[in-house]
Amino acid sequence: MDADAFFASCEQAIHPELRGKPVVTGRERGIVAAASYEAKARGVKRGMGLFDVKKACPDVILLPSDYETYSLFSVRMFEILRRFSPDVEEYSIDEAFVDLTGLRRSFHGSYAMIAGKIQETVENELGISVSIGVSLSKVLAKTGSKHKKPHGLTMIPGRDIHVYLEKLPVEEVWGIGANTSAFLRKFGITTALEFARKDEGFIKKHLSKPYREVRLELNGISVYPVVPESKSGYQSISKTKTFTPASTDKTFVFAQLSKNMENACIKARRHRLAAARLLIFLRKKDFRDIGIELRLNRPTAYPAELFEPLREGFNQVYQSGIPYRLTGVVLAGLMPESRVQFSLFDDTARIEKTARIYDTVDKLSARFGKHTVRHASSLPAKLQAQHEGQRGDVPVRRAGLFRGENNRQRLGLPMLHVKV
DNA sequence: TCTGGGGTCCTAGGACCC
DNA sequence: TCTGGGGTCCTAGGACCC
Repeated sequence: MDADAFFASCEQAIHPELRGKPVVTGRERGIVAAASYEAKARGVKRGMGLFDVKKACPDVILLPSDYETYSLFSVRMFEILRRFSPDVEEYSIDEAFVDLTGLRRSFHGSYAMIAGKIQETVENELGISVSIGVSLSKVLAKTGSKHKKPHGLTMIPGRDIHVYLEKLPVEEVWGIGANTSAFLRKFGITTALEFARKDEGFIKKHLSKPYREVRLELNGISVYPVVPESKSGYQSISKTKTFTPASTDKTFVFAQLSKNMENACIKARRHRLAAARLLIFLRKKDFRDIGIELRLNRPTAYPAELFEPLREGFNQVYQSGIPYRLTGVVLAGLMPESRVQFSLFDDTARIEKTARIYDTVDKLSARFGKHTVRHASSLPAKLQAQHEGQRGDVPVRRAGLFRGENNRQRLGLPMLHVKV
């Protein structure tokens, strides 16, 4: 099941006055995250710049994406699915796989009927429309769900598989992207059916495991199970930020990187995770990335412990005179914070102190808003120059001053810069 | 789609071990 | 000192997805 224009549909469900109108979300990023079908009808596409959107559709309603609300819709959508089957895989915020095998008996009807009922229930209870594909494997079900949108319900029984794959360009198959389809085209494979019918030997010789699996799935042989466990934890947490124009200013670029690292750490701490590896990368103007991976002595999610490696790694990667347009940080090798082992040589007293500081920082942020407290090295380059030039002018206030006050804007207070 | 941000998994090849 | 044969772990980089 795949929700139709999910973010835009949620907005229309909450704000009835938006129904029937061209609605676009993504205002905060300057590009279209989701477009309602009314907007799509006028040529608005995902990823489009807002300037072009207004040109194509002057009466468009532009909204910032409100992820918290969409997540609530998402949760309720999955809850509805679980009424039909316990085997529900939450694939993304607006998509799920449901294993219906064996349920015809209890629902007294065909799979098509069950799917129709699911669709009806979601649409009635949540006010958003969804499209559903039903078939023998996840890849085929996914193909079906995209076949007709919005409000589509596509059954692909085994005997009809070829009908759907015949006209389907190979690059539209789930798991086959631009690179692989370009390669396949060289061998005369342009449709999903041609790929599915190609002999196993060819795939084995030229491609990797995922493509052998996709081929089987296209032939109606299920190899990807529906995984009902809710996704727990992360393999990695990353933060990246593009800045335009690209910059050659080392202090500025490092400040960006530092900010990314801080933000990634906030997210890691929120999930009680610690990282054993830190990846740093810079993107040049030509979109090529260069980076470095660092192993940490001990898994951590405390910026204070990461600045040194961050600085070191940055210095190894950074080349002066080259304009960079993005910095990125990845926290990898994540493990539950509770499982972190100290080594014999760790200064445990100091680590506990650090932990207490960040505990406080996180509490302050929870109470007074994100980034109430942040590291001085993450300040924008301009502020930082000021900071270095006139140290005394940088407003540092003790946390106590904030007690009982939750509007630092009104107080005219700048951010509290705590240097750790 | 001249390109935003956040993820996952797979593979080749090097280092190292018995 | 050189050699055969078998295996594991790790990382860089690619490809793909929403």
